[in-house]
Amino acid sequence: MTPELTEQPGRRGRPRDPGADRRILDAARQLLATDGYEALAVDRVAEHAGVAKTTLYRRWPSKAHLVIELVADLQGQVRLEETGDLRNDLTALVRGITVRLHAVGAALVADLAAAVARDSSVALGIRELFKAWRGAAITILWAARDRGDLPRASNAEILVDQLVGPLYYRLLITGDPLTPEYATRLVDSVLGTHEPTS
Amino acid sequence: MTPELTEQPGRRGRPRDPGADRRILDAARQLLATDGYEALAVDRVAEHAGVAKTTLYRRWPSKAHLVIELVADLQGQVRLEETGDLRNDLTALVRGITVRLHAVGAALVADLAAAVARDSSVALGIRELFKAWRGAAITILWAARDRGDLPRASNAEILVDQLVGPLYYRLLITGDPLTPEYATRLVDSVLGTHEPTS
Amino acid sequence: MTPELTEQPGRRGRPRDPGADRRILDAARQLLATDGYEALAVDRVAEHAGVAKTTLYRRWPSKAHLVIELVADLQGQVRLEETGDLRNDLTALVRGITVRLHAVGAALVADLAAAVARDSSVALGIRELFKAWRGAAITILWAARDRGDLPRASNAEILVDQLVGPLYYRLLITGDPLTPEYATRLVDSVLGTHEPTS
Amino acid sequence: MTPELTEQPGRRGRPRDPGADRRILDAARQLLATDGYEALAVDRVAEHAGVAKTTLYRRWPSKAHLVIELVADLQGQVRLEETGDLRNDLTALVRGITVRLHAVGAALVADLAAAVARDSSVALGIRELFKAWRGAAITILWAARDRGDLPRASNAEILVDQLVGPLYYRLLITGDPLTPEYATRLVDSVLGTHEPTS
DNA sequence: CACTAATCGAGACGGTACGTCCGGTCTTGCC
DNA sequence: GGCAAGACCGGACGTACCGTCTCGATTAGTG
Repeated sequence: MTPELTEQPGRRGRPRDPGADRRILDAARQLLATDGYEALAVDRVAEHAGVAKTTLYRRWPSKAHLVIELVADLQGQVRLEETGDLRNDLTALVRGITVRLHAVGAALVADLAAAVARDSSVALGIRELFKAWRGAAITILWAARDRGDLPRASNAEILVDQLVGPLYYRLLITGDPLTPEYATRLVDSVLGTHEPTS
Repeated sequence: MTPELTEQPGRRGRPRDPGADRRILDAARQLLATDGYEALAVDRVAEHAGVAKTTLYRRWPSKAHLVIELVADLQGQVRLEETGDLRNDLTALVRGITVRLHAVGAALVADLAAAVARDSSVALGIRELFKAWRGAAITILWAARDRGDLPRASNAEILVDQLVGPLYYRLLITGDPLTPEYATRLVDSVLGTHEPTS
Repeated sequence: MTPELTEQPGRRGRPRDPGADRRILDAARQLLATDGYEALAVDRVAEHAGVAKTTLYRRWPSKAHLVIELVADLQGQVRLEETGDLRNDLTALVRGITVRLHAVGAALVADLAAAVARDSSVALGIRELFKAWRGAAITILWAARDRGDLPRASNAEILVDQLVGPLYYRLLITGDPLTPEYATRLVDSVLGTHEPTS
Repeated sequence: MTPELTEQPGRRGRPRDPGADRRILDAARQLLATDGYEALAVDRVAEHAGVAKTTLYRRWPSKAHLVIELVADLQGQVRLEETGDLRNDLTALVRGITVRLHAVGAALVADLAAAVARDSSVALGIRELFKAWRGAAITILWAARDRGDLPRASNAEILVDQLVGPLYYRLLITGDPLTPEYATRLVDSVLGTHEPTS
């Protein structure tokens, strides 16, 4: 996840300042929190980080790339505790996403999506992150299907889209609030509200 | 939906050039089609439309407002023929949205979402458009529920989100293609693949 | 000599701020005096002039163009009083150039020459200025030749080069000082020290 | 004239790569010839020479110093064959300078002059070179004066300036071409076109 | 043979200016 | 009043170049 190269042992030349990455990200994070994406000026990030602009651009080829990684960091690892109870696991997952999306905010997500759409090279980082999440969710669903908690025919990919997609839809398009209850209702709708027999 | 004022009859001074609105929108549309979203600079639109920038800004208070209307035009009216067959009607609806979203393109949608998130006044126009669609879909679902084609307990709002949300999710986030097949599978997933009723 | 267009009467659009030209040149002049050419930052000039950088670049396409005009202004018009006495007239002329060159300074002249050599479009302004001077000098010499104060065969162009060239040579290359005495000796050498025949 | 230290015998540590000097100068010369003065960035020179930038800077303290030496090399030694015929000797000398100046080019000369004006330490090298030439020319003139080919009162310094100065003036300021004919006419003007009595 | 000292390649770094781009406002004179 | 033309402000962007620095790897002479 480090910007560019994974710092092989047999590196030549002056090594990169290991603190610079962190200082830049910190500065960007802070400015992002206060000013938002639009107002996030690269010059200011560099200055704030005590770093030359060139140093920043050596690591991230554009403002968008930087922010992408920043958000990826913010989102953190996929922490996915499977309890074996499908409904609980899914609800936990979707609620987690809900909380994080809400924290990041509509403007930032939208701006990032725009950056991604404009420059496909930006997409790489962010897509990787999303894929990790999707993968986790799909794993949950497959396990459930194998246990018989889900119909044989169900398509895990689609189900995940229908769990996660609405969150982005609300956040970016309709503007409706993202609440934990909404997350619950999404899961309910996918699994069926009626108690799973019991 | 006309830009600003509805051209009251008792107006003083030179009347607005009635063709300007159209020419501007046409120019924007064309630039979008030929040169992509990047080319959609206000100066270029005005020049292309043979119109002064002031004329444009007199009608739309910002680039975002213009683009919103542009998209609204592109999307066109909600044409919703109910055949009474729930699956067919929903599939037609979702496919329609799929096609239109694909046509508009990810970059534009994302930038619009960003504009909406930043300026609530922009939101009004676009939300109105989306609400019309949602309303149509919800009407279909309610009718189906009344007919008994859908369980009593089902929540139409959520269902719609789960039909439409994934489209935006794919378009903006994952970058997966928006195909008619995908639309079909979404509907199938919501209604259950297995024959309904029977 | 005004930057671009000579402000025709039937101009459309907002007229250029007439004060801006002057304010920019003033700011540039002052910064040039204190910091030298190298340190003359366009941003600072604009800021100092209370003008957006775009306003500056609308008038002069590059820093070099601006400074060229600035120097041209500094040099001012060719004031050439002919007394009819060749030696006096030439001495006055060469001394005038000496003083001005000394005032402008080697660094600036050299930087300007470099700018001219790099971008031929820069050359236009400065060459015009120099041509005016050369023309004046040549006129003096022709008149003298017609009066018989100068041999029939003498080549005015070459003579001028030999009067002015050494000034630049000293200033830029050898670094020897430019004194009024030197100017006098140049003229003497060209006309012959020994009394002008009589 | 070798860059820095004269490679004392009792040196410790790894000796300098003897080829590096030459390779660097070659690379610079070539870049200058092929891509023009603009291409003469230190990074490019080093890369082109297959040399680290540090290696270059260990030899020359700045780009200007390097270029100075480059030019000195280009100019080569002052080869001054005195035939005893003043007009011939001077013409040969001035033509030689003309050719070399033309080869070096206005941009380079101007930038060098600028560097000299800014940093007096740069001046040392270049001035030395020029002094050698001046000295040679002055020697010619003195000899001629002693032979009686030149008036007793004539000032050799001034005469040299009037022979060489115009070349720089044309090259840097007026932009007029430097031709052999021009060189001849300069000498003619200084010595008098009409045969020197006799 | 170890030790020390200098050079070399590679490349990161600070600093700083440049010229460009775009959104949105303002100012003319003409209709 | 609308309109065309176009100047203006403000501000960010990404690029370029210079000269310095920090590594690890060589390559001598020295003890």
